[in-house]
Amino acid sequence: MPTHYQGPTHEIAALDAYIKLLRAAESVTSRVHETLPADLSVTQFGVLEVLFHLGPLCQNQLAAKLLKSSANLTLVIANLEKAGLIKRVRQPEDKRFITISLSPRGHTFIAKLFPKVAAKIAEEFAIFSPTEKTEFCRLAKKLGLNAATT
Amino acid sequence: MPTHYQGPTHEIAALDAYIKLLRAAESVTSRVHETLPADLSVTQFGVLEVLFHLGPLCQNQLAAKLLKSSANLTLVIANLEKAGLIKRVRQPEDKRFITISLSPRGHTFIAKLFPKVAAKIAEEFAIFSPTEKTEFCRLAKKLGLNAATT
DNA sequence: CGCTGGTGGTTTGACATCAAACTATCTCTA
DNA sequence: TAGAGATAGTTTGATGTCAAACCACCAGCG
Repeated sequence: MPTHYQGPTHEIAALDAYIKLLRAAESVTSRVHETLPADLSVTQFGVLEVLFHLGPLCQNQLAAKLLKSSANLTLVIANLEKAGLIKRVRQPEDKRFITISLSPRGHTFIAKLFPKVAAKIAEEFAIFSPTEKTEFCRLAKKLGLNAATT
Repeated sequence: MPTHYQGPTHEIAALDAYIKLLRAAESVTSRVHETLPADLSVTQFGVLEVLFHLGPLCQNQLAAKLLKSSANLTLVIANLEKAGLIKRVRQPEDKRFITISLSPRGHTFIAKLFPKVAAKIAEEFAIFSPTEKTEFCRLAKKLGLNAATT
């Protein structure tokens, strides 16, 4: 959407930057998505990835890591459980908690898949020189943090 | 998701950059969303904004502008029509086309709302110096274009 | 012991989203 | 002019997404 807005130039610049930000995120994600098996959504991949690298977690913690609502995770996790990739274990010490962990099948699945996805992401960012990559990280982080501080 | 991946350093750098990209997009969007009326979704806003700045369009063109599927637009547009913000007119010359335009109410609505949203976005990007803003645009554009060229 | 408030998870209802199948319409060509 | 192929939009079925209402459980206090 090239902005056709007639307003303060600093606003136009910001709108332009925002659109480019969204486009970048969306285009990289859609291309990464192509490397996933057809029946695995990006969110499902995210869940498996977090469990793979951080180990078993309860649903709340997962939701925090993935920036998703807890309600949402209930569904995503249910689907992953149906697919036999994860296990849910109610904690006896505090029965409110449910610990989510990878099933053996889920573990080998994500262990094989993750390197492919990582390579794809690296490929996407290969258009950046090392300096550009660093600078991009710095700027994106600044934008992201802006939220956390308010 | 701070990556806990043990792999090639260039992959780790790329994963890191990707996560920061997603976080940035998501955090800015969620904050922009707060400035919208509670019953207006970001996508609905997008439709109104495009119609406001580009004039009446058919559904296909809208979908292309918004990078959404045509099927999706059918629903979003139906909801906006229910809310009385837009009109749908089947074109007599070619009855396959439906032209979407703002209703008078929709026009005054988005005319009032848009400046607020633009100001909010400008506020989000105000943490960047002009130089940083330019550089960020350049880098984000590079990432986004990467997709178009393949 | 029993209530009360806090916390983890689920359910519900509404919207978004896409792929794929389908309908309606148009256009081109034999 | 009739049929084939292309195009615009809708429908269907699945997943994701959230807020809000809800249930289950825990901890603390009278």
